[in-house]
This record gives sequence, C-alpha cells and structure tokens, in this order.
Amino acid sequence: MTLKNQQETASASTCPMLQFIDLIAGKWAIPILYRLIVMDRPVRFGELQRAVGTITQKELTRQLRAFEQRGLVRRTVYAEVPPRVEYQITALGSTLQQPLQQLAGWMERYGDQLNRSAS
Amino acid sequence: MTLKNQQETASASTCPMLQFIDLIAGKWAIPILYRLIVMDRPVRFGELQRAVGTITQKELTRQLRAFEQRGLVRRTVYAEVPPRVEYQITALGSTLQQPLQQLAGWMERYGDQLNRSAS
DNA sequence: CTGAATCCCTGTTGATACTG
DNA sequence: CAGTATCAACAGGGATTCAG
Repeated sequence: MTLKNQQETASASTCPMLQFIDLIAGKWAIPILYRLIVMDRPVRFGELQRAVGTITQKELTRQLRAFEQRGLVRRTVYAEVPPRVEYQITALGSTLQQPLQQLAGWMERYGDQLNRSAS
Repeated sequence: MTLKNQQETASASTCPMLQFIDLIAGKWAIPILYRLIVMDRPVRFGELQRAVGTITQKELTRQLRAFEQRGLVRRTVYAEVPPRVEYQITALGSTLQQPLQQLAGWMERYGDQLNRSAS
C-alpha cells in the first residue's frame, strides 16, 4: 500500500498509521525504544534511565510496562538484594530499528530547514 | 549515521531522533501530516478535520499553526463570507512521505504481532 | 540501595459549548 | 465555516514513601 492512491478512501480507523501512533505517541516512547535497540542487551533499570536522559522513574516504569505488554520489551526480575530488574528489546521490538532510523535520517537531512521559532 | 555504533556515546540531547519527537509527539501530528501529504492539494479546514477523523477543532487548529510555523504547512486565508481557510503541505513537509510510509509499512508487517491487551 | 508506587502539582489534550 | 472559550480529563514531572 502506498500513501498515494488512498485519498479519501481510507478512513482514519483503518489506517495502520493510527495504530502506530498509540505505540509511539508521547514524549518518551521512541527515545526508550531507541536506546534499547541500540544497546541490544539486557539493561538494568537505572542504567536505562541514565541512558535515556532526564526521564523520571515513574514515566520510565509506565512506558516499559506498556512495551512489555505489547511484546516489544522483555522484563526479567531477579530476586536479589539489592533488587535487579533487567529490560531487553525483543526480536519484534528490534524490527523497529529501520523505521526509527528513517526518522532520524529525515531529521538529519531536513532538520535545519525547520523554523524553530515555535519551540 | 547508523543506530549501531552509537552505543553510549550519543547523549540524549544530541540525538536527532529527539529533535524529531517534538515534531511528531502527540496523538495527532502524524495523522494530520499524513492526510495532508496524501491529499497533496489545498484543503479546507472542515474537510481536513473530516479526513483526519475524530480530532477536535481546537487540536487541529493548534497543530496546524505549529506546522505552519515550522514551514511544513502553508495556510491561506480568503477574506470571504463564509470564511475559507486552506491548508496545504509544503515541499519540505512532503519530504516526510518516505519516513511516514516506513512507519505505516512496519505496522502492516508487524502490527498483528503486537499484544493489544494493553489498549 | 534499587526499583517502583503514591501524592501533589502543572501543562496539555478532549468535549462541548459559543463567537465572528 | 473557522476559530475561540470554558471546563473536565489526562499525561507527565518532583518529591516522598515503600518493598525487597
């Protein structure tokens, strides 16, 4: 399916794009997935938090749980002291690498042309 | 730049992905741009609202103004009665077609594998 | 001490009007 | 028709508290 040739035919609810939105909408979904894909190994909560940047614990927890439920991230809890929880991108989650890379590529090529006055 | 070979080196603030987030974060940015790219002609406010789906007037107005400021959308006001305002994707905005199509493509290929229990 | 849940606050987004 | 105003709901940040 191409973007053209859809015109008025495709209603909003049938558009796959809108399914995608629920996944990546929000401030932190993409950065988290991005880091997990790049790291590509089990990562502890604290390490991931530092890697992502300034995200709060609450928000990171919420997002990771959402990804886990959707099968994009695997969560492993170790019954240790101190407690250790590791997160790793799944095979399904890794397939997001290409699309996300395209987004980053667009920003590199055209980001300079964006008027930033609005920010 | 590839996603690999960055590892821990790229801080969150230097990542072009995070610049992109400000553009497309939120529930409606991508659907709106998507429709404008698909239509690829001047579109009236009401028509665009119907095309996007269930978006409210307030939100559509806000997003369109933001896109206009960034140079992704051109807004033309006609001093008529009834008032007519037309929106059209710019050349810069159209360059988003490929990345957005990638996102739609991913959803088509892998969307079925997502656990939807969370929604 | 790490991961996470809870309370409180703020800014954004949604719903439903109403105005030019 | 296009946009605004008002109010309600939610997302997200900061700090604190809790469990293991």
